[in-house]
Amino acid sequence: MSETFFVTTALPYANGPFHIGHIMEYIQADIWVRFERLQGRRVHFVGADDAHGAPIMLKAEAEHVSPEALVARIAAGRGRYLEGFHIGFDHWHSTHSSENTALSQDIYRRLKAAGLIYSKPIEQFFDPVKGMFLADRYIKGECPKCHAKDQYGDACEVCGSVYAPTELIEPYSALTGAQPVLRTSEHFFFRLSDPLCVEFLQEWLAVAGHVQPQVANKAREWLSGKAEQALGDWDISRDAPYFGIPIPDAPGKFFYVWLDAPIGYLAALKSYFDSGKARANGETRSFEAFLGAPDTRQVHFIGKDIIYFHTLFWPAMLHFAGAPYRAPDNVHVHGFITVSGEKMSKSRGTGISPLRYLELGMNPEWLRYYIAAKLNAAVEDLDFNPADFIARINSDLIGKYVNIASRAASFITRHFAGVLEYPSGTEELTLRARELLEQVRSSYAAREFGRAMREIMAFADRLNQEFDARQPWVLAKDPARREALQDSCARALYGFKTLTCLLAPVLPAVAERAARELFGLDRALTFADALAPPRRVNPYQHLMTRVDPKQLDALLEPQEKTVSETSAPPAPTPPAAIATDAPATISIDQFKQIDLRVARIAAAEQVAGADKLLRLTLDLGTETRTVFAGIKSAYDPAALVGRLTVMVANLAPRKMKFGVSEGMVLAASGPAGGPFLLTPDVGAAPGMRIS
RNA sequence: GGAAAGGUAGCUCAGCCGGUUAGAGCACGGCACUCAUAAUGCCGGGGUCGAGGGUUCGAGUCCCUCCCUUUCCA
Repeated sequence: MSETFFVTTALPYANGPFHIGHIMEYIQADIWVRFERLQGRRVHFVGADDAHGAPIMLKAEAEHVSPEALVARIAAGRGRYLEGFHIGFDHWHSTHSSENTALSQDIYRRLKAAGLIYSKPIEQFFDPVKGMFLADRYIKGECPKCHAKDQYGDACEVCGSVYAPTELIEPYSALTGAQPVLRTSEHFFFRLSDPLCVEFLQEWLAVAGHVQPQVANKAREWLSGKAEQALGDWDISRDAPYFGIPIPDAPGKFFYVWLDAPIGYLAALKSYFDSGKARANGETRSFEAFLGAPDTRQVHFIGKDIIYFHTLFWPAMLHFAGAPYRAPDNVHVHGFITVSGEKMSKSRGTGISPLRYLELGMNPEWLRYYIAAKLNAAVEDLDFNPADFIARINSDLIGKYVNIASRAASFITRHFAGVLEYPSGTEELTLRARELLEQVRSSYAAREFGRAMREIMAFADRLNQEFDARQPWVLAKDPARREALQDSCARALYGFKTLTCLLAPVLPAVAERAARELFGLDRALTFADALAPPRRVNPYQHLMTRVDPKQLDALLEPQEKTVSETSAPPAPTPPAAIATDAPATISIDQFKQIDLRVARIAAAEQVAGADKLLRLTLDLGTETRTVFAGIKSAYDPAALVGRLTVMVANLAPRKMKFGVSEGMVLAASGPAGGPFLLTPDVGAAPGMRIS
C-alpha cells in the first residue's frame, strides 16, 4: 500500500497542436491516476514536449524562427487542451531543457562505461546544398521495384516494397531537390544485440505486469529475430546540424531524438522535484532517492506505434545505466482512435479536433466518459462513432445516472427539507455498495475501464428499477406513507452517491459539483465515501446536459472550412461603412510581403520631449526590437509591459528624432476613439507569423 | 512475403480454464407510469457467433484450411 507512482504519457512531438489521439491517451492515463489517488495512493503525473530532431529544426527554419521559438509557441498552446479536458498533469516540461541534457549525458556516460556504446563509420546520403545528412524520409526517388515516381527513401507507397534509400533510382533531396551524395561519418551505437541486453529484456518481459501479453509477444519476436530479422544495434547519434543534445566528447555529434525523448520523462520528473511541487504533493525525498526507491512504480502510458522504443531500448538503457535508474515497472500500450471506422488523417482534415470540441462548448466529460466506456486493457483500436456517442452519453449519463439524483432529490427537498432517513436500515445498502466498489475498483486497477462503466451503469439500472417499483410519486400523495417515501428516495440517493464516487475518476467535475452542491460537502469525494450514506441533500441543480446532435455535426465538418470560420469571425461592421474609404484591393502576394508577427512588449517607456510617442521594446522570441509607437495618449507604459501585440516586422527601419524605430505596432482608431492596440488570442506566442 | 490482433443482433460491444433455450446498451415495435431537462419501468421481434472441415457426449469457446479487416516488420 505504500507504493508511490510515477506516471507519464508519451511525449507529444512539439511540431503541432494535440490531436484527438493524444487526448485519448491523456484521458486514459488521467482516469487511472485519479483512480489511484481516490483510493489513497500517491501519484506523480508528469508530461513534457518532445522538442528535438530534424523535423522541428527544418520546420522552424522554414518559418524563419529558431527551433526554441517554435517549440515555445507550441508549448504555450498546451495548457488550454489539458485544462479543457480536466487532464491533471502535476507538471509539464520539455526535452529541450537543462535537466534533460544532464540526464541524457549521464545515462550515456554510464552506458559507455558499461561497454555498451561503440562507434563505427557509416555511409549515408548527404545533401550538398543543405549541408546535412538526410534521413530516409527526406530522400525521394523512383521505386526500384515498381518504378513509381517520388517515393520516400524507406518504402514505396504504391507497391509496398521496402528498400534502402541507396536503391532508389534518381534519388533527390526532398529538402532542396539536389542530388544527394554518399558520405561517410562516424556514428555511435548502443549494443542492443549484446547477449547481456537480450537476456535482460527477455527476463524483464517475462515479469507479469510489466507489459501486456500481446506486447510481450511482439517484443520477443523482435528479440529473437534471425538472419534478416535479427536484432540490430541502435544508431543513437546524428551529425550537426541537428537540434538536440550534444554527445559528450564528440564534437559535432548529437543524440538521436529517440534517445533523449524518453529520458524526458525523467527530466520532467526532475524539474517537478526541483520546482518544489513534488514536496507540495507530499514527497519529501530527493529526485534521485525517489527514482531509485523500491516502492516507486514507474508507469508509462504509450500508443502501439512506439512499442519498439519503450520495450527494448528504454528498459535496457535504464537498467544498464544503473541506480538510481531502473527499468519501468509498467509500460501500458493502447490502440489508436478511429473516427467512424476510418483512420484519422491530418492531411485530409478528417478526425476530430480537440480544440474545436472545446470551442463548440461541448462538455469534456462526455468525451472522457465515452472513451472510458470503450477502453479495455488490450491493445485495440477504439472507434469514435457519432451516433453511438450521442446514444451513450444521453442514455447512460443523463437518462440513467444523473436522472437518479434528479428524480429522488426533488421529493426530499419538497417533503423533508433535505433530510435523508433510512427507516429500513442501511446495512444491506452498504453491503451492496461495497460489493460494487470492489468490483469497479478491480476493473479500474486492471485498466478495464469499459467493464467498470458497464458495472456502474448496471447498478444505475438497478436503482432506477427499484425506484420505479416503490412508486414514490404515489407514496407522496399519502401522508400515512411518508416514511416509505423518504426511505425510497434516501436509498436512491445513497446509490447515487456511490455511483458518483465510482465515476469520479472519469467525471471529476460532475463529482465535484455533486459533492459541493448536492451533498453540501466542502471537499471532493473519494472512494471511501462510496460506503457512507448521505444524511442530507441540497435542492437538486442539473448536473449535466444532453448532447446536441448539431454540435456533433459541427465537430465533424471538414476542418479547413470550419477552422477559418471560427478563428476569423467576420467583423460586425456593415461592409458599406468601411467600403467608402477602404484602399484599393491588393493581391494575396502583396499582403504576404508584410511580415506581421506576434510580439511581447518587454519594456515600455516615456520618451522625453515627445508628446505622442512611447518607446517599446518588443520581444519576438528570437530577437528584440525597439519601436516608437504613437499611443501615448491612450496607454500607460507600465500597463503595457508583458502584454502581447502585433507588429510589422519587416518595415524598413526609420530614423526618428528620438532614435531608430525598427518596425511598428498595430492599433485601430476611428471616430469613436483610439488608438486601440491589437492583441492576439490566447495561445499565441512571441514570434508567430500572422497570415 | 513474414507475423500479430480481430471478424458475435441494424449499431457499439461483453461472453473466464468448452457445458443447459448465445448476452448488454442503443435503435425498432407494443404496453405501463408521470417523480425526473420525453427521463424511467415492463414485454417483444431480431443472430446458422466470417466460411468449411475436424476433436468431443457436447464448440462462439479447442485444432486445421480458407476468406475479410486492421496493424507491425526497427
